[in-house]
Amino acid sequence: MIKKAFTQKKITHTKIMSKSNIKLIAVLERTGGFASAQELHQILRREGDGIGLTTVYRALQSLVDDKIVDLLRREDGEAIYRLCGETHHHHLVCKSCGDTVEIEGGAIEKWAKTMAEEFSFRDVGHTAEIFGICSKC
Amino acid sequence: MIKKAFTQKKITHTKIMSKSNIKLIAVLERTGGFASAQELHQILRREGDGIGLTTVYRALQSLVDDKIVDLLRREDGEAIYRLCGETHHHHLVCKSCGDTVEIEGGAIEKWAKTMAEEFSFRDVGHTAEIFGICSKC
DNA sequence: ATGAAAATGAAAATCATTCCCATTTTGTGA
DNA sequence: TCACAAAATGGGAATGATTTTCATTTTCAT
Repeated sequence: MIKKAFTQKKITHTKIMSKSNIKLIAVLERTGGFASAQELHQILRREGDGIGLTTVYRALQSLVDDKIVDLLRREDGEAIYRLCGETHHHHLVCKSCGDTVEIEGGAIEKWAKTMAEEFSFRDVGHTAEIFGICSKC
Repeated sequence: MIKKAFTQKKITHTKIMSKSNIKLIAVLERTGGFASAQELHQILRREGDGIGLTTVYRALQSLVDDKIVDLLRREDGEAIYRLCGETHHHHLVCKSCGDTVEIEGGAIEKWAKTMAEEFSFRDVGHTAEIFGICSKC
């Protein structure tokens, strides 16, 4: 059994973001695409920041909880993170270079809702990503 | 970096399935839903089969390569496996009891194809799963 | 039966992720 | 500004799934 995420208190509206959270957001903005915790940690280290791996994980966790970053999984199960816009969306990811494009998923929303109703599921969420090779590769 | 899957030779049409592969298929048939490699191993052990964990992983790997079982991921990243029918489909998974329903995803196929064309991606595949709480839970 | 190739499993190695805990930093009220 | 409590931090150990290694056993065609 893979261990559970740490218990993390809910963050209120007035919450001031910790330094590490801000750092992580900055790196994610700079890099653009998805990156794993390990990669983000290395980037920060390379830039001279002595931030600890634990802190990187904690910051990412809290940003995910606050819905400031997306969490999804590589095919091998490693968690990858990306800063996300305010709208619900999906991704088109290049299997070769890792480039990602945010795309509209209206059709998916409808599909998920319909299916959930048909089988009487509630509290429904969904994941939908497209993988392929981009034009540059 | 999570380690890569072992290199596994292509299986030919005339390939005879190994005993373990057959055992795994049998358990998956019996259990129905998704199960992790660890769980499948425990089930077999409980039934008196002395099969090794390594063999379970190898068998699942080859079944996935042969497209006999689906591989997807729990939210925590653990790999879960399920025998799959011959048609391409998606899943509606109960977050509480783990029950899954195979559903049609025609809309998704179309969506994926459209998006891929719009951004000039090729060799496209996609994942789409719906998670919720089923009526029993 | 016989050698080669495939299958097997125990144990060690990997690696992302989480936990533990001692220390530092920050924020607040006096 | 000062003192104290809460939050943040980070190093290192612990976890747990998955792979690799490698020696042994089984299978199979000849």
